Amino acid sequence: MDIIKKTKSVKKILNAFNKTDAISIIELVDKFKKEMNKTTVYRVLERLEKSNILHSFIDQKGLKRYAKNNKNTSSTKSHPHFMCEDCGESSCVEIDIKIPSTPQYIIKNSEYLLTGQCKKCLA
Amino acid sequence: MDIIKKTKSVKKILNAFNKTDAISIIELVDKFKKEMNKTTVYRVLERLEKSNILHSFIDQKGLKRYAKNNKNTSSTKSHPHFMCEDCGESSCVEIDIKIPSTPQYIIKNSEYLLTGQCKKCLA
DNA sequence: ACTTATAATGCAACTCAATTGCATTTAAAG
DNA sequence: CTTTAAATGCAATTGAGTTGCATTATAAGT
Repeated sequence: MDIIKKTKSVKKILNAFNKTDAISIIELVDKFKKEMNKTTVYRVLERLEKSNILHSFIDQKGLKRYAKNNKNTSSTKSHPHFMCEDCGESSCVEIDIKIPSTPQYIIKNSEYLLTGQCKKCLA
Repeated sequence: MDIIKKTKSVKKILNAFNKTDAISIIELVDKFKKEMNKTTVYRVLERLEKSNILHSFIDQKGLKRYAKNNKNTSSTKSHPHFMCEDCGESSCVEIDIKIPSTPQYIIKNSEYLLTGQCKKCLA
């Protein structure tokens, strides 16, 4: 599924994920506003998700965020996402969450969103 | 904290929650488009949340949803929200979720979003 | 029941994230 | 190189949610 051309935009965006864990699209759009069009940011992220390099989720403010897939753990496996209320930084929490089984539903997907304070902001 | 006037709008909106569990704002705006302004829907819901009658969360599509608070279980307690991919209906799952504790963060709030198929859509 | 203060509503305009269409450019295969 | 399909830029658009302000309705006080 690696249907991606390694363009400058792709490289720059991928590089941003080396520093930070889960980044919202608007942060990326702002970060690269002098280097590429916002539509490009949206479309590069879409392709990186399709290629299983990134995964996405909607945060508590309704903004779409992307994060790198962990090669070890299967990317489809559900893990929580944390966001610090103070500094706004977001990250994947590497804990496997067992999806609760109920007779009422068949659960195919789950998102677990946590908010609070991160270590940095508590110090 | 019951700072609410029982207007027609409030009664109608509250009534909608007797049939369905978790409803998105746009559903309500659409449902009542002939009876009240969309701004009213937004503001009534805000007030009902402040009065601890409803609670809200952002669903997987980034849309804000409201649901009634359960009088028995404390409303602040975290519980998952389920949405059926087929019929779009959404509901509160009355299971207590224990928030995972990590040394990295202090978690103050959590949202657990589940998607899949509901009983109706499987039959 | 009537008056009054304040909460609630309607309406129009606006913000902001995200999407779309189309012309142009660029990467990479041959 | 040349080719062509993928990627990009730009402008316009969509859609959820918000805001300001004038008007209306609720509920408390008389």
